[in-house]
Amino acid sequence: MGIEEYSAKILNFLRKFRRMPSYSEIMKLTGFKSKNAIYRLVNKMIEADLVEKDSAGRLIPNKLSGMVRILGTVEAGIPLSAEQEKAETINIDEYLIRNYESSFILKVKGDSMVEAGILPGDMVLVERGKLPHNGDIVVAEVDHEWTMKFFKKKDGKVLLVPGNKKYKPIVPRHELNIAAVVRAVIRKY
Amino acid sequence: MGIEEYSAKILNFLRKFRRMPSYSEIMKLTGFKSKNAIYRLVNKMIEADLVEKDSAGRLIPNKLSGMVRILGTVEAGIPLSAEQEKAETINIDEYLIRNYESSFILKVKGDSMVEAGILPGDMVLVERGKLPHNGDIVVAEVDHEWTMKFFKKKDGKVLLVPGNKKYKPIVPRHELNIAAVVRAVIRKY
DNA sequence: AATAATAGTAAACGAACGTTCACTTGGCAA
DNA sequence: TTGCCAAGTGAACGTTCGTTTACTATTATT
Repeated sequence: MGIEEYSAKILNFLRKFRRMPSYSEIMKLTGFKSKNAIYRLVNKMIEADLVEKDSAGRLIPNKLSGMVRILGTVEAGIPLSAEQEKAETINIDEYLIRNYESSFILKVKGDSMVEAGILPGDMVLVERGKLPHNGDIVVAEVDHEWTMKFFKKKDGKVLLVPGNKKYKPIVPRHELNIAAVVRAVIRKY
Repeated sequence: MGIEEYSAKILNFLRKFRRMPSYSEIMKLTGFKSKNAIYRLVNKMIEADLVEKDSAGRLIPNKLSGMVRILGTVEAGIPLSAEQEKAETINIDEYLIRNYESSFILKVKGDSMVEAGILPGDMVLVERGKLPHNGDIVVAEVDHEWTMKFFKKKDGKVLLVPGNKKYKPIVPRHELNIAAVVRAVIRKY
């Protein structure tokens, strides 16, 4: 087994148990029978930049684990690998989510928001318990039906405007339950 | 200081150092002067579901740290909180990214892909070193200029088609450098 | 075949871990 | 004021940690 496979097992452990394994646990993961073997294996992994050790000497995941590099804009293009290393990094979850307790993901089925760049099949990240501002995209229950629309206020009246000229704005008749505000759109190809 | 503030400090430590702090380190974070105080504090946090301990008795982040719940579709609506607890969860990074080493984020400036649901200001997650398939969205350098377009092959010739009728398809004259394939679109409101 | 270098096992080390016990302090109720 | 409970300190405990040392087995080189 190669060093990459071992580090993959370690990172699998991290994902599964939400912490890095101890040397004894890496023994079980890899099949080695001595801690010394792990000690040297880990040193090789550090040299290969597969994992890291912090100032206290504890094993931690690589800086790139869970972080993606930001390279600028499309128009500026993609620089050479040398400059990529210095690039700023972000964690997508942290970038998108303020409060995990109140955040949820919904899948989009209809085409009522295509003109706002939300296509059928997209995932929307919504947040509950927030008051919608004018122009926000909201997930709402209107007269026993769920939709995603622009939230508009005009003359004190609430209007739900679709992002598609095919459909007409909705004026809630009986009930209006703004369940969540759309915070982000995620589309995977 | 309340228990939530303490747990916030602990999760800040986790984000910063990529591991959970030891009890001694929590002492420094919180200002307590004895490990016993931490021991009881941690037990309270576990009762309050702010952190967890695994089977080996080690402190690990809560299950929801880094995970978002999936609630179904927009049309099906948002269920009551009781059902939310049982919801499936995903980690957005893991969902979107296959290989961190070859993945990058670019910001979109132009409007050449609006009809494909990619608006100016959106972030695109791109992957380097992959061969584009017909219909993929790619970031390419054509005749010394960078653009994002649909990658189309017709009769053995490569065509770069914009997702906006305002613009015309590009037939590369001298150079064509497909730098990356767009894997995902991320839009934050 | 002899040698050196590499990679593994096994055992022992001090240090740090989380836990427990005994004691002290501070605030509230009787 | 007295007594009680909750909350914090401090020290000691056994366990596990990562590291080191010593030795053995395997592989490659001369």
